Amino acid sequence: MASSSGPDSSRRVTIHDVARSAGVSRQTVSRALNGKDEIERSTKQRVLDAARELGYRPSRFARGLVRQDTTTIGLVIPDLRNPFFTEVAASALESARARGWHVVVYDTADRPEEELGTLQVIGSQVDGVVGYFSCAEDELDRYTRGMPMVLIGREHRMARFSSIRIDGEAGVHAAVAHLVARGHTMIGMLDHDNRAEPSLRREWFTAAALAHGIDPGRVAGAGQSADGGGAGLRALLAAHPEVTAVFTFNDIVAIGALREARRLGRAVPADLAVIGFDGLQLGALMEPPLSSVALDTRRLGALAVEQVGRLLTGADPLPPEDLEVRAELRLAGSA
Amino acid sequence: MASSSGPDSSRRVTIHDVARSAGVSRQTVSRALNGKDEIERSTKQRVLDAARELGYRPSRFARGLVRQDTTTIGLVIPDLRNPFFTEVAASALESARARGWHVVVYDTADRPEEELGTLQVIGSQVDGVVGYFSCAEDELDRYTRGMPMVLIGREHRMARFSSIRIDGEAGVHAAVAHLVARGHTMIGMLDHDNRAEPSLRREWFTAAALAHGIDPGRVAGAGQSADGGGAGLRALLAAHPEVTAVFTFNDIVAIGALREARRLGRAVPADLAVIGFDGLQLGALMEPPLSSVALDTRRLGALAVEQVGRLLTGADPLPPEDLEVRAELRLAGSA
DNA sequence: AACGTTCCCGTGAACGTTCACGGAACGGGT
DNA sequence: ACCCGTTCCGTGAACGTTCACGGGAACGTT
Repeated sequence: MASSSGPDSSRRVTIHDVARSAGVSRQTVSRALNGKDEIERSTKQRVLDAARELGYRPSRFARGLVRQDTTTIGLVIPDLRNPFFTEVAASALESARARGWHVVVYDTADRPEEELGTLQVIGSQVDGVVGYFSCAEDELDRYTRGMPMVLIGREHRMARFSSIRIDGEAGVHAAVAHLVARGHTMIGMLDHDNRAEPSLRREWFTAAALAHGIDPGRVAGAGQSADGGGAGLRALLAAHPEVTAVFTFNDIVAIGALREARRLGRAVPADLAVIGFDGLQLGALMEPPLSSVALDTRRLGALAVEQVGRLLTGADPLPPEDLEVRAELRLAGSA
Repeated sequence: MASSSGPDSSRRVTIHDVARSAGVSRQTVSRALNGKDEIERSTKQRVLDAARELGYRPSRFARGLVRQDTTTIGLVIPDLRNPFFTEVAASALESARARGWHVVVYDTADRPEEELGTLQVIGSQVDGVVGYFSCAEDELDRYTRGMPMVLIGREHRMARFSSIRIDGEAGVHAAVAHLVARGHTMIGMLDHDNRAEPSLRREWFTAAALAHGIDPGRVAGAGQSADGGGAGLRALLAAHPEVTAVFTFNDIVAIGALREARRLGRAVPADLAVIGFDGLQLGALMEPPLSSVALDTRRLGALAVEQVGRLLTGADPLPPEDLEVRAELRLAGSA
C-alpha cells in the first residue's frame, strides 16, 4: 500500500535508486547522506527526501568494503547471567566503546562444545576475539585461522595466543593469613568441582595453608552456583565438622555458603568465617557483606581489549608480565 | 622476520594473493576455504597451506556484500551491570543465537544523551535494533532513518515503532491483596526518583491500594541502586513511621530496603514486609528471599528479538496485544 | 575577450568476495 | 574413432558503496 513506485518488489533499494529518483548521480547522493561539502542545499534536501521516501538504508557491507575503518571485536562469554562474566563483559564493552569499536557478544551457554562452533561463526565476522575458552589451544588455533585472540583468566602455552593472567597468589595468602590472625586453624575450601585437574586457586590455597602450618586437605567440590555453594558447604562440614572458616573458589559459591551457614544456624563470621574470590559488587549486598579476594574486573576487561587492539593494529603487544591482574584481599563482614 | 614473500608490506592479503601463491584461481581458493565440492584433495590442501602461510583472512564485508545472509541486530542497554538488564540481554542473546543472528551490544552507561549517538553509530552497522530508550520518539525516528526498531518496557505512541509492553497491573494488585490479607493496612512504596512523571508502577500501586481502601500516599523516591533503596526506606519510614509493608519500584531497590531494614532492627517480614518488582534471580539469594512481582525476562528478550525479526523479514509483525509480558506475584520469604 | 576561481556535479575505478557459466582433461563405453 | 559423462578448474560479472578525478557553469578580474 505504500507508494513504492518501483515495479519490482523484493530487490534492495540501492544508492542508484535514490539517485535516479532524485535525478542526480550516485556520488551526489553519497555526498548528501554523509554530510559532505560540495553540494547545494536544495539538492541535498531533495536527495534526503527521496532517500526517506524510498526507505533507503546504505549497505554496511558495501560501505565497509571501501572505507576500511570500522573494527568489530567478538566477546565470548560462558554465561552472561553469571555476575562475574557480566562485570567483565561490561568493562570490555566500556573500553571498546571508548575506542569506537563495535562488540558482538556471544554466550556459549556454559557448554564448552559450543565454543568451537561459535569460533567458527565468529571468525568470519569480527576482526579479533576476546573471551573465555576452556578447550585446548591447538583446537582453538584450528578454528581461528590466525585471528587475533586474547584469552582471559587462563594460562597460555602456545605463543599463538595472548592471555590475561589472574594472579591471586598473594591475595589468597593474605586471606589465609587474615583467618589465621583471627584465630582460625581449621580452614576449609570449596573448590570448583567439575574440572579434571585441581584449580589454580586451590593450589594457591594449599601453598598458603602450608605456609601457615595448616592442613590444606579440608576441601570439598562445589557446583558453580549459589545452590552448589550451599551443597558444597554441607558436604564440607559433614566431612570436616571442625572447620571454622572457609575459602571458596568464587563469590557465587561463597554466597551460597553464606546462605547455607545461616540455615544451619551458624553465625557468620562468629561461627564460620567466609572468604570468596572475585570481588563481585554483588558481595556487598549480602548480609554480612562478603569478604573476598577481589580482582579488578574493570581492568581485566580493559586489558583484554587493549591487547587485542594492539594485535589488531600491529603495534607491539603488551608483554606477558603486563597482562596480569592481581587479586587482593578485600575485607568486609563475613570474615 | 616472518617469511612474508610479498614485497609491499601493509596491504591487505586478499584471495588473489593466495591464488597466486598457490598457483590457482580465486574461485579455487574460495572453494577450498568454504569446503565446496569441485576441488581435488591435494589442490585444496595446497591452497589451505598457502592461505595459512600468508595469514589470509577473508573480508567479512566483501563476503557479506555478495551473500546476503548474515543478519546482525543491535542491542542497546542502559547498564549491563544492572542485573535486570543483564537478564534481558542474556535472553535476547539466546533467541538471536537460535536464529543464527549476531548481536552487537551497546551500553549507554545510563546516560540518555548517549542514546542518540549510539543510535547514529549503530544505524549503519546493524539490520535492526532492540533495546531500552528513554528519549522522545520523534528524536529516535530522526536518528534511525527507517531502521526496524523494537522498544522494550515502554509504551509507544508513534506507529513507527514496536514496543514490548510490561503489564504489571494484575501482579501489583495481587501483591497489595497479599499484603492486605496478611493484615497490613499501612503500605508504602519506594518509587523511581529521577523521572519527571510518576511511574506506571506507581499508578498500578495507587489503583490497587485504592481498591483495597488503603491510602496510596505513603511514597518516597529512591535511587536505582541498593544504596538508593536503603536511603529511600529510611526516608519513607521517617515520613511515615506507621508503615509495615513496602512495595518497591524494582528488586534492586527492594534489596537495598531489605538490607536497611535489617540494620534498623526491623525483622522481615514480621516487622516489615517487602515486595519488589522484576523477579530477578538475584532475589532468591537474599535472606529472606525476596518476594516480587516477577516478569519473565526470558520471554521479554525473546519477544523483542522475535518482533524485530518479523520487521526485518517483512513478515507480518505481531500485534500490540501479543507484545506484552505480564508480571505476576511470586512469593518468597520477604512478604 | 581571455583567463582564473569557485561552486556543483558526474564518470570510471576500486574495494574483495561469490555466483553462474564455460571449458579442458581424462576415462570408458559403443 | 567417436561420443559422453565426470571431475576439476578458470573467467567475467555482480554485489553497493566511496574515492580520485575531471568538467561544465557562473562569476569576477585583467
